[in-house]
Amino acid sequence: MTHNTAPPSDLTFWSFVDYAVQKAEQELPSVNADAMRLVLTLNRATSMVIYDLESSVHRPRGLTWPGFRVIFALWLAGPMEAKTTAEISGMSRAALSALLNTLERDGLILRERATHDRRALQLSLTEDGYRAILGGFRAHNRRESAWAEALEPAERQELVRLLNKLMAGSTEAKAKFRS
Amino acid sequence: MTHNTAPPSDLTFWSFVDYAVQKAEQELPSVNADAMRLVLTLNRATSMVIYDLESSVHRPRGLTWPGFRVIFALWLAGPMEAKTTAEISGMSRAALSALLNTLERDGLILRERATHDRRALQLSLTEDGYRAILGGFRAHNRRESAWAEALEPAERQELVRLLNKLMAGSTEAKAKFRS
DNA sequence: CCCTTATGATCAAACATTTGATTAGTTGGA
DNA sequence: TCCAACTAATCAAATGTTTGATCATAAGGG
Repeated sequence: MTHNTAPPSDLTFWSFVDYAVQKAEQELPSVNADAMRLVLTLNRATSMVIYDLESSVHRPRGLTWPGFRVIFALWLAGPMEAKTTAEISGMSRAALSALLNTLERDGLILRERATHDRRALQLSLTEDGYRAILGGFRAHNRRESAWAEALEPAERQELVRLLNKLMAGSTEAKAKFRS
Repeated sequence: MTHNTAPPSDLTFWSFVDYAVQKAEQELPSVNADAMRLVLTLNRATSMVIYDLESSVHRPRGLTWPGFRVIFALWLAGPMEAKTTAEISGMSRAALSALLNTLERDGLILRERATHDRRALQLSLTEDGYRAILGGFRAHNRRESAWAEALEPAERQELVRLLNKLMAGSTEAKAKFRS
């Protein structure tokens, strides 16, 4: 059985994508290797960048990555309804609800009932939250810059263009979105 | 205070990146806007793709995304030590250890002591695990293909090249890696 | 006006991840 | 040989995510 073949002894994080694509083509000749390579690579690159940002910038300052995203959104977009925060920071309403417990307990955000709709929550940063995002974002952006320097300016622009085109295709692809 | 400015009323998942980059430049003129846009876009694109794959393919079949990654690695690379599985599937050993409890309980993988080093674990797929990955991966790859179709073949190749170049820069950038 | 339906938020249970500590086994040097 | 240093794995506590259910409020049609 091919699935019991021993792995190459030198299999590493770096060599796995090439190995996996080649092996999958052997096991399943009908596989779309380009799509497979694209998604594998996309996932790896992002997870490296985010892990680095979270572990080297945000956790040492007392924020998780999701916590940072929420504070960041509130910093830039100002006080807003929780529903909007969830949407623009890319998380479900339930996940945000749980996350807000921590951020509120740590005194970074304020959770208030909206006046025009008593079901809705109005979120805003506290002064501590504002201080946290100011310092945190500067460090965050320095780390982002270090990553971005791997690419030429034109390459950065092209990468963003391709990612946006990929996202735009999600409608066509009938992708499932968070609710 | 600028951080209390009201957000535009039409702020959505799609318009947030442009808005955020522009706003951050107002608040902090020293910001590296290109790097910021790159990381924001990378994170969003990946999270959309992964969320779609997990929620439309893997969870309905009883696997989480991390669970799929481990089974997938074991399928392609064959039986191997847990340390290698953690490395190539991009998770810490502690995270893998916890994840294996679920996969073992569900009868998808086997956890055995290695003979040459009694500290080490030897991981392998059960027949159920093999069946799960065969069916799951076909559906997974179909969904990947739908996403990939948003790009021209040359664009897919270029996107992969740019992501690899970005990852390769991590050494230069002194990024922090999982252990 | 009332009732059905829709919407915003939260809850509950299961799961995965992080960091830091601990346990078990291996290795190399005094 | 023995012990210190290292390594593989697990544990523990805190955190965040998912799906599906529940609660409260709002909105619309008869």
